Amino acid sequence: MFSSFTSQSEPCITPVCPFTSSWSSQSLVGKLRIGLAEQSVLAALSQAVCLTPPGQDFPPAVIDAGKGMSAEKQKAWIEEKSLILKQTYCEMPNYDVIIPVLMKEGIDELPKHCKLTPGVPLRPMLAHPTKGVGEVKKESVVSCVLDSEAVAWDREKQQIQPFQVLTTRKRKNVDAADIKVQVCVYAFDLLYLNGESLVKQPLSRRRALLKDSFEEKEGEFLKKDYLDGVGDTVDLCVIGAYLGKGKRTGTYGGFLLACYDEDNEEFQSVCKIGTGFKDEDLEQHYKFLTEHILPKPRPYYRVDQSTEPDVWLGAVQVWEVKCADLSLSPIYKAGMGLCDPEKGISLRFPRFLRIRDDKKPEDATSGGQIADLYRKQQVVQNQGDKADLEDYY
DNA sequence: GCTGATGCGTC
DNA sequence: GTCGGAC
DNA sequence: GTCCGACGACGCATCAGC
Repeated sequence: MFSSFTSQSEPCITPVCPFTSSWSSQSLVGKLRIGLAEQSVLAALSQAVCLTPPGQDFPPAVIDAGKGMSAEKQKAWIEEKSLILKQTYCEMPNYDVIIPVLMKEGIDELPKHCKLTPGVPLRPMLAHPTKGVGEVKKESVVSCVLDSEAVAWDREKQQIQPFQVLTTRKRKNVDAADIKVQVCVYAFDLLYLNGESLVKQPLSRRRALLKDSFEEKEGEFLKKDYLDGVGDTVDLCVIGAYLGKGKRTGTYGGFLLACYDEDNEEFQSVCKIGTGFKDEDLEQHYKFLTEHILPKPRPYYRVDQSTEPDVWLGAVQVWEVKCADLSLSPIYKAGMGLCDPEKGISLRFPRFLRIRDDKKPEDATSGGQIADLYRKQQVVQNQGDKADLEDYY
């Protein structure tokens, strides 16, 4: 189906058989092996359909409908059509629906035939047709699509529970009887109402309609905002590295980090890290750390077998690392026993900031400090009031 | 029936 | 999820 | 600004091996 590839910026697809419209949409679904992902496929598809319009006899008389246009004109034209396809795909992410319409009606007609539809899951999230909104919707609402978020909810304490609690919910063969974690849904956007797509309306209007069409139950809550949560920053010691893949082959693709626990005089694993590096950083780290490879881990490294690195490294360098959150971990050893008898603590969304050459490995953040950070976030969660935290220290 | 490794999906 | 690189 | 592919923790589900 792909007649040829030119370059990344010049995608080229040609419909192979206009008689049967035999697009193998199956092969479009998965990511192709060669750096061609969803958005590029959509761009290529629209280019193909623009230049070689469907609905022609075979062989097609018009192969390059862009002939005669200036290069810029053609580019703008294809981009305009591409946008139609991409928008359509957002609302109806299903090639089995889109392709036939594309072949029969043409790209301009897509929005007319492939609309946002209640009950049709949007990608990449799995949306599920839902029962139970009936309780909060007003009578005027016959159909709707809500953008919302679920959080675990403690009914007794009237409190939001940590994200980690939410993830323990059973996913298959759920029986109403064994539901232990209650869920509270926050709706923050209304994308569709009573047969009408609202995606082109301004957010303010959608929010207003949302407020008019639904009523809140169980009060109002302040969701922890990831953005203003700013995130914690810690100083950790590199003790191991993993060989990189793909564009990281030939260097380290990730590293194992540890805190220093002064009580036990040991380095306790906290997390792996694989993002935040400039190419230059990666190069520098490889050069430097490769000098400190150990044949086996030092006896004072506490690391779970499941996170064993490809190469062990001497504890010689401290990195400043940022994270969004801390979690009780079944595999990492930081602050082991301080917050949970058999669990350590790990970092959520860790990323590299910079080398701390001013710090010695023993000056790395301690297990105790990691545990403090974990506890601090628990109280933030429950109070939602940062002023109270001043007294915490 | 249990355990650990792996897969897949969430963030 | 975060991030940097290429365009 | 968009797109892509490096990489993160950790939960349930599944399967191989005992």
